[in-house]
Amino acid sequence: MGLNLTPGTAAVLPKTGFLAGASQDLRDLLARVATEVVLSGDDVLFEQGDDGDALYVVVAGGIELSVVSREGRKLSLDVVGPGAMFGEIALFDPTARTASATAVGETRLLRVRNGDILGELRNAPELAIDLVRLAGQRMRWMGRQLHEQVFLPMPSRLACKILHLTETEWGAGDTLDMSQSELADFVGATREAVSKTLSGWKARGVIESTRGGLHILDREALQTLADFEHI
Amino acid sequence: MGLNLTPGTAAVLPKTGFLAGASQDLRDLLARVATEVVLSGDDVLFEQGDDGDALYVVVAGGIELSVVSREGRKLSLDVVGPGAMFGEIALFDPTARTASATAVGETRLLRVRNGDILGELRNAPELAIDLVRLAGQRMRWMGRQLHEQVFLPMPSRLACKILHLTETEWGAGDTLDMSQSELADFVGATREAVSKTLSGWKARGVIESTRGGLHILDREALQTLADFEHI
DNA sequence: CCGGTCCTGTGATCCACTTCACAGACCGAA
DNA sequence: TTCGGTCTGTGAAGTGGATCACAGGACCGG
Repeated sequence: MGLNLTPGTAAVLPKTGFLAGASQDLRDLLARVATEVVLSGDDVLFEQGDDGDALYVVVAGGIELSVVSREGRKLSLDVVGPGAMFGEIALFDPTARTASATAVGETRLLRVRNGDILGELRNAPELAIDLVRLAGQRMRWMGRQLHEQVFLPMPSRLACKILHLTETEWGAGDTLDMSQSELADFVGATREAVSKTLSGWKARGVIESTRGGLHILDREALQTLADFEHI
Repeated sequence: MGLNLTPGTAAVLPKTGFLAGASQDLRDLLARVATEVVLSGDDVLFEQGDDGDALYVVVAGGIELSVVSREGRKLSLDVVGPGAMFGEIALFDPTARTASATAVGETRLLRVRNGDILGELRNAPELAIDLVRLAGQRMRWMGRQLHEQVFLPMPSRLACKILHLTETEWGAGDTLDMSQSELADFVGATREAVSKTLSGWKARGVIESTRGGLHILDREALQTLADFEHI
């Protein structure tokens, strides 16, 4: 758990992800009151159920957000990269965190505490609008997750996730470095099921795969697999 | 589609649901800029995908929120009663609505337009905090939905929904007036599956059922069914 | 080079739930 | 009262995906 805090470091704020759309006021505020957090791979930042009183911005590296069931099953929701902000629910509703956050590789974050933002907010209502817009986006995104999980069959969900995870601006283009077990956690299925569907796609020339990763050959095809597959 | 608009009606704001926790400022604002909307049963207020630029507060009656798949399958999310606020995502992120809203019986709503709130917000940052807290609650709630749908087997989801739908302050105590088909939409399962599990519970004396409704006999038992059922 | 350990591929079986099919039961309207 | 329509109950068959079981690579440290 290599936690390491240093005073605010304004210059490093990335200009991608959510922050790209944030107002300069918000960027300034974050830079001013934030402290830095450094994690190395698989470090746990917080866990579902913890009391949270801070929000985070990714500066470098990545954070995986996931939820777990009482029996220990895990569903990965997303992995976010530089510029992303997360944990902002806790800001205004500081009860148990709704997801766990773990580092993916060497990661640097900015941490902004509850009280610091709340104080600024009273003077700068523009900030509030920014934050609520973010909340809206997050909600929209959660709705999409729900929709996928409920309505789409496993293979379509798999295609969706592969596309999503390779579409990030910080991501590695058409290759995805992730074992089939990890993918299974994202899709809400077993490793075996993922393996079998990937085999099929490999045979059809849609993807090719190596140990611990895969490469997209035909993005179009994946797209239609994500949409239909049934019918 | 009996839409009927009249000028603001401050006195009628209910003191239940979300509004119970809202600041007086927010209540005042809502009362001041709202217009009234009256719907009768099964009227559609808006549909998933519509462009939305207003938020609503239920004054009397009820609104069912639901999402539909491309093939027409429907998943009901919730039915909200007096005091509830919904549609607030669109306020700050006025793109396509993420759910459909239809009236359950004779219903009266207050409608608050996008611009009206945004204007007030700049003078009253407390309002923003209220709204973001609401967004947090909504997000938490959506997380729970996702959790249920992904991790719980059908019978547990059914028990959860029955409990939830009878636990509202405006609800009818231990009876639920809803056909098995409607229940199935809430649970994300078929009518037949719901019928069969309900039969089992009826045999064990947990509930009793009539045409178009059911009555809870043993709430405790339902509670444990909602938690476990598997293991 | 060899023995762990983590990955991948694939069959066999099992199970929850769906789909299909049909028979009553109830309910309002003609 | 009888006749459609909507609701409920239940059985038979089909199916997507989980579970179980193993075998063969890939990579790593010693």
